[in-house]
Amino acid sequence: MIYSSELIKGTLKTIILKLLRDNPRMYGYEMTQRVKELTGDKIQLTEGALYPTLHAMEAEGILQTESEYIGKRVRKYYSLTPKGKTKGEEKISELADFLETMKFLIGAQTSIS
Amino acid sequence: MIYSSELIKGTLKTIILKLLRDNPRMYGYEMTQRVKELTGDKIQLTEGALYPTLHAMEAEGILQTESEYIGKRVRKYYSLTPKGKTKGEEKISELADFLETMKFLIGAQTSIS
DNA sequence: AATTATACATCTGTTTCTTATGTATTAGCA
DNA sequence: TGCTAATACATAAGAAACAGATGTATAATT
Repeated sequence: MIYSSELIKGTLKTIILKLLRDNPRMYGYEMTQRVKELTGDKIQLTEGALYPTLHAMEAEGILQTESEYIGKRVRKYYSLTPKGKTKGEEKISELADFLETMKFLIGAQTSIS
Repeated sequence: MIYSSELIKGTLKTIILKLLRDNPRMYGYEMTQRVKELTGDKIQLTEGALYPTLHAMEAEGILQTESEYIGKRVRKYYSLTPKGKTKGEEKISELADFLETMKFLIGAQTSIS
């Protein structure tokens, strides 16, 4: 099963922050592979969504970059700024809370007794 | 805490389907109140999002309506069509699965061992 | 030699929602 | 009684976020 795209919307930034909380630095392509691997192909980060988001987060001062050459090919590593670490904790716990609320909502009997 | 809006995006249809799976019929305003109540004000369905979505789902053949007059005021009740019941089961279990995957992703150690 | 994987990037369009606005009835309160 | 809040519907303009396509280029595999 691959989730319908609208479901994944809104979680991308938090996923990036989570990855970079656990890893000192990662590059874009690596993120797509890690998420794919961790979710058994259920979540695939598309490049058209990922790269603009990474750029935006860098512009916000949440992420910082360092480019390295691997042979002749550039690889752009991202890591959290201090601001990004704070933001990361916030967004991750917000998502955890949201997941619980949604789980309750889906599991609960929503009819009036 | 009220969740940042982007997090709730994509879950609206499934929430509607869940409510109407548990209740034979509901009207729009009632849905906003029930969700608000069930989530302790954490999720507020806005009318600008809700009504167009209800109309779209009716046009898709997922929902059917019956209007009633309460005094002089019209109240529009929504209920699931047979197609809607099938769709509802699908979307609800997809969301449940997604929540588990995200919970795992947030909880897991995403770094390489 | 050709294909696949790696690795970056941008752009157009679509979907989905937010915010604002509008209309009207009913209930509660001062 | 007059005012405000709640009930209940609706639409419309714009923003946000993403999908899908396309582009470039190097490296690895078959």
